[in-house]
Amino acid sequence: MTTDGRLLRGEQTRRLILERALDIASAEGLEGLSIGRLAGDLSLSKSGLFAHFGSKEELQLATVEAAREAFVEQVVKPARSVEPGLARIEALIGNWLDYVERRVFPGGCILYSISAEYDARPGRVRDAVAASLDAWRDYLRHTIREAVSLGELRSDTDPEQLLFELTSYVWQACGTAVLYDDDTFFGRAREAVAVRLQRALPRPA
Amino acid sequence: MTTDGRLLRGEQTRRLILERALDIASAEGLEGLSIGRLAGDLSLSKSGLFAHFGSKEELQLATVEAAREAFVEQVVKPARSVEPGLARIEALIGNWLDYVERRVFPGGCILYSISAEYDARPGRVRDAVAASLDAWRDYLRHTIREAVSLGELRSDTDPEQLLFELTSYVWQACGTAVLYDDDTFFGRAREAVAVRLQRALPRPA
DNA sequence: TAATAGTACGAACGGTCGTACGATTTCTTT
DNA sequence: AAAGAAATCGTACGACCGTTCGTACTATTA
Repeated sequence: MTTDGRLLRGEQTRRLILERALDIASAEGLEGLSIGRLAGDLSLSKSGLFAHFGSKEELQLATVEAAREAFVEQVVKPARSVEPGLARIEALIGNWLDYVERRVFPGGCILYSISAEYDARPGRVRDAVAASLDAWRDYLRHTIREAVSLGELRSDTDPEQLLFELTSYVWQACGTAVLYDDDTFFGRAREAVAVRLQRALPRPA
Repeated sequence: MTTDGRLLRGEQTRRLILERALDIASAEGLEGLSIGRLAGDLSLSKSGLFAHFGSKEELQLATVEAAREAFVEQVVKPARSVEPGLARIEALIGNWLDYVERRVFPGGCILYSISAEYDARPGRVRDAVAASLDAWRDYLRHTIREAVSLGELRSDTDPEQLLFELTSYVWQACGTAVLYDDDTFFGRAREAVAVRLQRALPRPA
């Protein structure tokens, strides 16, 4: 930041870089994200771009962080205005599905792509991905617990199990919708989520 | 094949190569599978190994095919002896989860890893992955239809939706179990599968 | 205006990638 | 045992990888 509050030029460039990095990473993975290619896409010099991060790994970590921020922006924040409990669960899952279907990033859900890429490769990148997903799962789990406390979900609900099943539907939609280029899977996921939540209601219809 | 029925030497080598390729691809992806590295692991010359496939893409396609064969061997074949219908559905899904949990390949389910890697990259590899998964989904869908025909599942069952939900649980287990190195997710998946099938029974308990 | 810090550049490094080709070894068949 | 086919090797290639370094330009600060 400058003294009068504007962004430094470098910070603007950095944002541009990460914006493009997210597009590439969502489709080609963090490994396909090469510095030369990224620089070429943005008409920057390789070395100039490199200087912003200092290493490939730092660029990857910055990309993961940017992906987390985008996810919060698109999925979590819009649900803040929804009252806690069941309604918020529905909003969060709904936003998540919308965000993937809207193709904010060409490869769908970045965290899905990256987590599958790094799940079996120990290191700082994998740790960062796992931490991001963990935070998201924590928040969902907490929201489920709230709904139980509020009496909006059955008191014998297993939050961890419900969390697993709800995220399953979205995860599967992420994978198949992109692979088959077929958006009907989002409908399948929405249906499954609705039925599953219906079944967790205190007074079954 | 030789005249006396033995395998040609080259064919044996090819199998050895693909065996190792599956290990690497499951953990590092098809892109991380480099010819030099693969040759080094097997104490072969790069050019000698290369000659078996003629191009990197052909090696990748052969690896996808090998993954498909391994999947059929581990998951589909053992369920052939189970009578068609509900029991076979349970066997297929159960075998699938077992096969991933047993860590036949270090990175879990190869088709999961590879499909996430290539879902947004058009080309022959993606097509091959999609075709393999499609065949598997077709078989599962067909088995579900059989169970409905046999009266083992409710007649108003939507096979496509049931298929989506069952595969969701396994898919999610594949992802999270490896990422967090936590096998309890397989239990979550088994529980979800059991409950979902229970709910599809003609006479709900 | 002079000094300073922030940015970006071009050129070059050692390495690895996929690929090509001819020589050579090893197996299979006659 | 000889001939032929099959398999493997060594070497080389151009392209790209991540990284380093010295330099130039451009803002901000003093």
